[in-house]
Amino acid sequence: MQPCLLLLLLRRSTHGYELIQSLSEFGFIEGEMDPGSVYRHLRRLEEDGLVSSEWQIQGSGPAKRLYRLTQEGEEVLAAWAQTIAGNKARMEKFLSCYEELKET
Amino acid sequence: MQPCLLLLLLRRSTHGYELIQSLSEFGFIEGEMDPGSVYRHLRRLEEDGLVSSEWQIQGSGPAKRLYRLTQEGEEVLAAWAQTIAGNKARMEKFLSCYEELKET
DNA sequence: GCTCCTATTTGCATGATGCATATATTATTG
DNA sequence: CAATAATATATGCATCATGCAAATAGGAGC
Repeated sequence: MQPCLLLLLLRRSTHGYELIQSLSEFGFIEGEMDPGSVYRHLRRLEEDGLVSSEWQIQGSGPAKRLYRLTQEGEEVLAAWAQTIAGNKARMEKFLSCYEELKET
Repeated sequence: MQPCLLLLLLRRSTHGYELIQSLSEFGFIEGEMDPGSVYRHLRRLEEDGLVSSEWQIQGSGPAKRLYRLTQEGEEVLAAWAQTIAGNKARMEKFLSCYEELKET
């Protein structure tokens, strides 16, 4: 979930509500996202210095908290990409092992 | 973790201690496994009827609890394979999206 | 006897996630 | 204009997987 938010913010800076919709559209995660979880993650990411935020008063609707990715956030996202590539490889191993056993 | 245990038990029936070692060898999961977690999962799988167990007194060393996969366990493992294939696809999507953004 | 390996179990803490709910502002619809 | 829906953020509580630590117990080798 954290890497998904960082990736979407690498794409472009935006606010939490739009991130919730983007997460569903992009299909990185199955199903619809829980708003509470997303906002909590964003606050946590800001605590850790991976994103920064500022209030955006202008525009329609309620005030939005606009998030953007920091330099540190980009580095952490790169590390996440490595981790995810590893997980993907492990899943492939799992699936090939399962298929092999199923044949016999 | 649960699907990994079911897969290893599809391969052959065995006991918890050997499963811990197999999990590290097979590389389904990074690093070494925590015994407490493995045994707790096995008890949980038995509660859910996905595996069955019996004490194996014979042989050297302390008594072993021999686990084997049930019919229901095989079905649940098949469902896990579907889920994992879906997760793998989502990770591929994530990585390709990340690489694309990194180029520009 | 002492230590190590095998084998299982339990307690406690943390971190991600899900569901529900509270809140305030704007847009829409009857 | 009043009621409702959509936008936008936040908090509380529960559950589940995981990790660290420690306890127990039998057998093997020095």
